[in-house]
Formats: sequence, C-alpha cells, structure tokens
Amino acid sequence: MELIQKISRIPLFEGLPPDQLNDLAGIALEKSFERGRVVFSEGQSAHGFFIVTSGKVKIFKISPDGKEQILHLFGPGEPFGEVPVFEGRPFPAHAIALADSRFIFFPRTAFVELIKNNPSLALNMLAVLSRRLRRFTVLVDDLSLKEVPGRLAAHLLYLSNQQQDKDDIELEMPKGQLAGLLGTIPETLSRILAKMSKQELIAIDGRFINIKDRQGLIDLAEGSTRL
Amino acid sequence: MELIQKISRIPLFEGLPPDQLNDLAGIALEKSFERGRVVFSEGQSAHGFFIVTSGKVKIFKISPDGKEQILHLFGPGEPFGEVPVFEGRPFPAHAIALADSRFIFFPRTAFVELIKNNPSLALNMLAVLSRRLRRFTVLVDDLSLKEVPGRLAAHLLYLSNQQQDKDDIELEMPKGQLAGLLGTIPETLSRILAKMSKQELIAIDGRFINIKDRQGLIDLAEGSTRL
DNA sequence: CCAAGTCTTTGACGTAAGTCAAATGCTGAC
DNA sequence: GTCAGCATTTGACTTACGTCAAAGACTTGG
Repeated sequence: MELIQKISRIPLFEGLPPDQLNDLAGIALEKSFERGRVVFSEGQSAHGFFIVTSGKVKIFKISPDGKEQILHLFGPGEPFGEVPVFEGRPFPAHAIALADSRFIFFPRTAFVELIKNNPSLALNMLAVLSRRLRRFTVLVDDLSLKEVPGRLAAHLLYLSNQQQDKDDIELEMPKGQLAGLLGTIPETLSRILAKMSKQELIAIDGRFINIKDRQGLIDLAEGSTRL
Repeated sequence: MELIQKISRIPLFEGLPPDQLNDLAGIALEKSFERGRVVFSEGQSAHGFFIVTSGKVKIFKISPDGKEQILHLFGPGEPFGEVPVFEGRPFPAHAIALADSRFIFFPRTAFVELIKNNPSLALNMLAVLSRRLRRFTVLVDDLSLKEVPGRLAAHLLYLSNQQQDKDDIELEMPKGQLAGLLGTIPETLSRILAKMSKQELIAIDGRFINIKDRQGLIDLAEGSTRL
C-alpha cells in the first residue's frame, strides 16, 4: 500500500487536508521490526516518534531485579514515543516489538514544523496526550489503591467490553504478559485466576475465559468485595 | 496586579506576542479558593482549566475506604485540569486547595480557539502534557517496582535538589500528606523515617531533615540496597 | 512426532506494609 | 495558660503478595 494511504487512515491525522497528508508523507519513514526487537530503550535520546501500522509494541519499565511493569500496549493506528518530541529529553521507558511489526517514523524537527502550520494536527496530538494522561491516572489509581484481584476483574470487564460485551472473552496475550500489565507476577496471577474460578466468578480454558458472574467481577473491581 | 501582567509571567505563555496575551486576558477569569475548598471532583464535567497564581493545589485519587494517592501538587505558574479540555470528558481526579489560593480560569472553547491561531501556544501546551506524562511514568515505576523506603529516599533527594542541594531540607507538607504522595499511610512513613534515622542515613527534627549519608539514600532509591 | 523449550500451575515460606489501638506530642482558639 | 483537636509515633497483629522450587502442560521446529 502507498505510504500516503496508510497515513490517511491514522486517527491522529484525521481531518487533515490532502496537501498536509502529503507533507506528512514527505517526512515519514517506514521501518520494520521483528518480534522481540528493541525499538528504543529508556534513556536513549530520541529523534522522532512512531506510529504502528501493523503488529504490536510494548512500552514498559523494568526494575533492577527484572520485574517488569507494562505501561502501554499499542496496535495499528496508535502513536508511541511522542513524549520526547515535545519535551526534548530521552525516552522515559523501553519499547519492544511483540510481533513482527511495521511502524511509520516521523523525525522530530520536521514534525514540529508541520504542527506549527497546522492547528488541527496540534489539537489531535493534544487529544492523544490527554487520553494517555487519563489512562495513567487510572493505572496509578489501580496500582496504589486496588489489590490484584480488583485490577484483574477490571481488566476482564474491559476485555469483555472490547469484545462486544460477550461473556466469552480471550486474553490477547500470554498470562505472563498480563501479569506485567497488571503490576504483578505470573504466580500471583495464576493463583487469583484459580480462586476466581473456584468461586464461580469465571471459568477458565487456556487463554479463553467465560464470565459467569459479571456483577461479582464488578464488585471486585470497585473494591466493595474481596476475593 | 493586572491580570495581563500575571498572564505574561506564566511559563505556559512564554514567548507569546502581546496581542495574544491580550486575547488570553480577554477570556480569563480570576477565582479564589480558601484552604480546604474543593476545586473540582472526579467525574465532574469540565468547562475549562486553571493556572495557579498563588497558593497550592492537590490533585488526587481516593479509594472507597479513604486511602488517598496524590497525583500532583501544583504551585504558582502551573496549570492543572487541562486533560478534559482536549479530550472532552469529565475530570479524572479530585482537586483541593491546600492553602488560600488564586487561580486563573480559562474556558475550554475559547481557549481551543486561541490555540488554533497560535502554534507556539499549542507547542507549549504539548510540552506541558509531555512533561506530565514523563512524571507519571516515574510514579508508576515507583509504585509498581520500588518499595516505600526507596520512594522516600528518592523524594528526600528530590527535595534536596529543589532546595539548592543542601543537606538540610524541609518537608514542605505535613507527614500525612507526604504519605499520600508516596503511596503509603502515615504509620508506615513514620516507621521508615525512624528506621532511616536509626541507621544514620538522616536526622529528623520535626519537618526538618538532615541528610547524613547521601550515598546511602541514593542506593536505597535505586533499589540496590534495602533498609 | 518427538524433544527442547517455554509457559503455567501449585506448594511452602518469608516479608513488606497495612490495620487497629493506644500513648504522646503540638497547635491554635479562647 | 489551658484545653480540644489533630498529627505523629509505637506496638502487636494480620495479610496480600512476592520468592523459591518443582512438577505439569503447551508449543515449536527439526
């Protein structure tokens, strides 16, 4: 597919006139990363940001002893690595491709120039960053004020939502990953899933989960019940 | 002082030509809040954002059983409550004035109009949001991957930095507040301070703290040592 | 289709940090 | 100054969750 076509489908660039899309295509570069490849590392200096066109990328922090906390998982259409663009400091976290992926790369200075001439691009970017701040707000709230079962329940409900509110949902990643996303470790996640299953809140079959007691999960997520 | 003068001193509006500052003054409103007053609450719909001109404001989340996690503390010159402006959803957290304060309020729609005509205002705002995202990144890392002594050590070093790298620092808030900022409770904070004191890392005198072993604190903050 | 990895689960155990309760210390109003 | 009302500290106790270790269960690629 043409680069310009790909660009025109990205939500961040929604509503831009054709000539501006052209300008964007003029500065953009396509890059491929195999599954498992490091896209950038915390502390590295940044010369631009990325948008996923295919595949999946994980943004995460890691502690000296190897525990990891996932900050974001991004798929097609989503930008990442923008913070340094507007702030001029190194990347604040690590990024790894979780699948063979293609990204469009926008060099920092050229992109900033484009924004200067394009208020609606600026507003779109402000909206992206705002949404991300809101998400972090939720993440901090979860990590600091909820326990793991509550976070897991919230996540299951979120997945159900994403997947047309069915009661049958699929965890879209290995359970070890999910643990990192929820701020815990695989063993703990495993135990809690087992407990939820024992209490008939859910039924587990590999990475497929059936929600048997939605209200029970809601209560857990809100912190009004405990497991 | 004239409103326009106050506005011209705000970092967010740095580098704006006088006529734009004038436009800003045209839409701005001054508001006063007594210490302890709620500025806005989570879930409330937002019609604009604020900039502190004097006093102090606390942005926080709170759990059903009353534990609170402070997200930000903002003082003069700093904007807050901007997320809903660019995203059009309710406030994601609570805000309370910690001292008698004055804020400048900018209504949402008028401000967005200004941004459309003013690329450098947009870039300044993008920089503000980016800095905030970076801070959250650190907060998540701390909450998820460090324990309380590490967070406290990091905070003490941060304060020392703020206060000209002196070894004598002042906690700028009651210890209960500090606990909320570090994602813990007053009892735990108290115990850890006592422990640090016993191990000659610091000396405590009320809300004044003397750093006796800076390297020891650094090791704690990095997680290479434990208390 | 088998073997070598990786994931995942389970158990026994340790520990950081929260809860509850009581004592002590401070502060500001009158 | 004194007293009421907080903030802070300390102790005894509980608990959620991480660590370590080992056994099963899936995937992959040859």
